[in-house]
Amino acid sequence: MTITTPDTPTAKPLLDWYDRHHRDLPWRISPGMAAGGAKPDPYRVWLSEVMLQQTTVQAVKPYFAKFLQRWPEVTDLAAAENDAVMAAWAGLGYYARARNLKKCAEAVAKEHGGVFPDTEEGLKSLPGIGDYTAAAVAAIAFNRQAAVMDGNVERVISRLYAIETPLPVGKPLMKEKVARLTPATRPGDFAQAMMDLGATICTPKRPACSLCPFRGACAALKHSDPEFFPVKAAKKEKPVRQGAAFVAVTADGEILLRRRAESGLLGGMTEVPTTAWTARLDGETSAAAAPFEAAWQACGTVLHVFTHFELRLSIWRTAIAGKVDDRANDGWWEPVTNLEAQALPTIMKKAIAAAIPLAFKTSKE
DNA sequence: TATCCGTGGCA
DNA sequence: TTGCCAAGGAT
Repeated sequence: MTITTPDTPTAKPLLDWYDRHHRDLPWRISPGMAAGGAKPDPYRVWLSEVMLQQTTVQAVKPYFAKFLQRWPEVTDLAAAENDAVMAAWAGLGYYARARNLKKCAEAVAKEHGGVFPDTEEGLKSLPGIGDYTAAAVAAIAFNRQAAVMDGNVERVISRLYAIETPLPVGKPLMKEKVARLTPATRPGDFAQAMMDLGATICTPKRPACSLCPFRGACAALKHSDPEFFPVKAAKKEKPVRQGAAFVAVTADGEILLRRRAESGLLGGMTEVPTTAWTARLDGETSAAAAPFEAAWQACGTVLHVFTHFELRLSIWRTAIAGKVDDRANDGWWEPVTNLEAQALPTIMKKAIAAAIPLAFKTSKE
């Protein structure tokens, strides 16, 4: 029996598919609009791409709308207060993105006259813009023939060419394939089409190969099992860390907050006083680590999974008459009614909610 | 190159 | 329930 060579993949069937099946997204100019002369706003493209780094479309939508309403142009974002940007980003995760977003806006405003560079190289020199984002903005906003490679494209390409080299070693080869496939016309639509395809058809599990515009050209579909690709290096298992967090509330309804170190985990974000998060921690050590002496009362444990460890945070609360000075630790007392405006990451909202069930309107129970 | 960096949805 | 993993970047 002869093995048939797959048809050589080309961009055409994918672009045709995109014209019929593209998703309507707030930051996107539809192919029809583009054909009518509409051009995507580089600021919106950049903002969406940074938010979409390792983050789902559904999670990004409300944040994108909020940022655009509050800071309609890159110069507005450049002029914003850091704290306001961090608070607006709270909950979206990967907070270095927010710090770099602000730095990037400032660089564009001050060093580029408020206009984004229109080349991959120029874009990549900006904070928070790496290989992927530079190529994506260059292709989508500036019609550059840039090879865009994200997790979706890795999956599509690895299947299309049945690349067995595990990631990340196989990434350069995949990038080469994408570059060869990227057309000179409509490179931005091609990039978005590849990502849409990966998100809706060429999915990690149970891909809908019968609906795929590449079904006649896909080596994995023809000779193997598409789900086998992409091959990835084995990953480490997550260690467990433990810690204690302390929620102190005054009779006036104010809570003690602190600011975390500018870099590292949850860098620059707001927290309630907490111990270090380490492999082991016993209860007596926890109580002794409280920010001040008081009748601390245990109120449960909060679980939270970070990228590289799982945290079990025991929560302690106390109700005290008045404020205790915490300025040595850069602490301050904030009205509980004003917590929504703070740059509180999700783990801290969970901790506070465990001690003060009504602190957040969105809190469970 | 390997590690660090959040969060939520889904099978 | 557990693991996977989503439009990655910085160091």
